[in-house]
Amino acid sequence: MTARRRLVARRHLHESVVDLIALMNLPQRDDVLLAEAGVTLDRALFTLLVGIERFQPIGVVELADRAGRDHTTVSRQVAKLAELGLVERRPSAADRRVREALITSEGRRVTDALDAARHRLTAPVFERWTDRDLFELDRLLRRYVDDLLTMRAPEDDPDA
Amino acid sequence: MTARRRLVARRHLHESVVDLIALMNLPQRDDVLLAEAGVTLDRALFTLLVGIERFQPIGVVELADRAGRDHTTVSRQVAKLAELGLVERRPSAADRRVREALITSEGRRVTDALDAARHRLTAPVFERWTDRDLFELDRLLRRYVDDLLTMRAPEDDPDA
DNA sequence: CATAACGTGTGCATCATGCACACGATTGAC
DNA sequence: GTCAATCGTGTGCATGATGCACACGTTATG
Repeated sequence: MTARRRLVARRHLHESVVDLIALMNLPQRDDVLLAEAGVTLDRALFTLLVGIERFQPIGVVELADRAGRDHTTVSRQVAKLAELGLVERRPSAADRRVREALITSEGRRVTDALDAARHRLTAPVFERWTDRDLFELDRLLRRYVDDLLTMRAPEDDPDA
Repeated sequence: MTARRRLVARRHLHESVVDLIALMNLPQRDDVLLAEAGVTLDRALFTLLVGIERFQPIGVVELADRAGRDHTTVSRQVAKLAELGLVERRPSAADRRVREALITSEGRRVTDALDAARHRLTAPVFERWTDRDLFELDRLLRRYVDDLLTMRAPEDDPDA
């Protein structure tokens, strides 16, 4: 009966997700990555920096929603990133309430260094993966995440 | 050239992972889950509760390593779980330094309720998935996580 | 217009976090 | 067998992050 197998697969899948979350949330993992990239940056800040790089230009409130933190907390952290010269603030042309955050060229250098470091660190993992398995994991995980996002906000999700 | 496609897939895969982490770390997601399960519990605590349920019996230091937090922090949080009657502490028979943490029947009821709630909430996502895609995602994500864990600690990983 | 809703940021109080440290138990070196 | 080093555990303490209440200017709504 495949319904039973599907239940087992879903439980098993969730276990893997929990393991993945735990693994990625380990502080020492970020430390290794930052060291490999030659970057000195607080962990909370570098998560935000990546978020800004991905969704720029972006306001504080939207960034806070994506990060799941209070907007006042994010406001202060973005201010720190601006002080460090990694992020630039500027008023939005469309909505003058908004002070958009954007990556500076210095900030871009940091995120590029992080990407390159991660690529080097994870290269050994994929050496033994076939093309097919890699492409399939890419496709299926993307679909999984998109489905979860869609379920969360079927109509008002800007990523949809 | 497939080497190029592999690079693209790896970048793309990492994006999906980042999205997944962000999604799972949203505080409101835990709130929804806790509400659906009818459970009142702090988020930090319920993460630990799941960890204890999975690896019990487990000491504070090992649990702290898995959670990536300081052992003193975990010690206090486990004490709270014990106060709530969700976790039991007992001296280890093998090593009298260790005070093992175990799930109580009450704690088990909570984790079961959380599992059931998550199952209900995510059921719509999988309705449109074929058996093959579901099983493949299960298999490949498990392998991905295992490979990352092995890379991290090739010889001394207890999960290996 | 007038009123509500929104984006942003500051003051403030609280709580989690991690370090220094201590204590009992275990291991290992000799 | 003895003693020092290591380990698991937990407490005191100080720092820092976090979120709430609030305020100000801007935009949307009627």
